[in-house]
Amino acid sequence: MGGRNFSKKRQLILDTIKETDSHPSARWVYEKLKADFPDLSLGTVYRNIALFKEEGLVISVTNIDGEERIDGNTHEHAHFVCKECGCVYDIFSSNDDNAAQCPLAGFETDRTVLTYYGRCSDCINRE
Amino acid sequence: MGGRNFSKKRQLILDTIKETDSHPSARWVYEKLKADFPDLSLGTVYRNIALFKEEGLVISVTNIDGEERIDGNTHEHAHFVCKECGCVYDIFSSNDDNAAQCPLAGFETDRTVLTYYGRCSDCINRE
DNA sequence: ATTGTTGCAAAAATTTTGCATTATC
DNA sequence: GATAATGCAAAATTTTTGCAACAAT
Repeated sequence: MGGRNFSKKRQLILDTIKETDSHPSARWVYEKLKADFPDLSLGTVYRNIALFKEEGLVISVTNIDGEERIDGNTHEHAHFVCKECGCVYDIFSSNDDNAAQCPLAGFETDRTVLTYYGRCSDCINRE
Repeated sequence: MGGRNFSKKRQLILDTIKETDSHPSARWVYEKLKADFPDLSLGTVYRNIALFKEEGLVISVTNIDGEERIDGNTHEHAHFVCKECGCVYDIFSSNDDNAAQCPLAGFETDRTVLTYYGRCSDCINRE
């Protein structure tokens, strides 16, 4: 019956996503692995990321310049997206008020996404 | 010098966005106007939405199935996105705690985005 | 008249998919 | 050996852009 094979490529893709805090795009993961595994296909990266999202191993964080960016850290936490350099920062706050439920009556909240947009300190200090 | 002509088409596009609470995609705006203005071009809708975003007349809310969804209501408020039907709901909370600043030191926050993902009451009651 | 805006269609760019091949169990 | 995963390339989407025609001031 419908089992699932956890291939080496799949494991590599997941590891790469889990090990970085860069909130990568599919292409970023592909480029990174392509260096060591030249026979990797971009389609495979997309297919696996879709799978990981379904299984909750990975979450979608934001979309920057048309590219979806994902996060291997699925603990609920906020993000800061720099409009200038496109970097995405994690924000782990002590009080997890971002885990709040949607206040609309009769709605089921699966996930709460709190994202700040602005300029990061690196970009501010660069000028 | 670089003035700007506020054409009829531009006004129509902006009005359409401001008048709906459906958090439309560019294509939605295009389809809606196309009925009455058959010589409207999708490129024009995209160009004007890009302009409106720059000028702060419109904000980007989320990305659903690869399509950017925008909001003509630029007052800071939260949203609920239904994973099942793709509807986007506005949430105007009494305490505007979502207008909080990013807690990272030395970062400039322009905008705070709070979005809940889950199933809306319509989809829950439908089954 | 000058400058900005649009329509159209082509081009970019991201993401998905079909199918033969390969890997995993 | 049966089933699942991959590579490759083509296809489907969304979004952007070049340019001649058009509209606004």
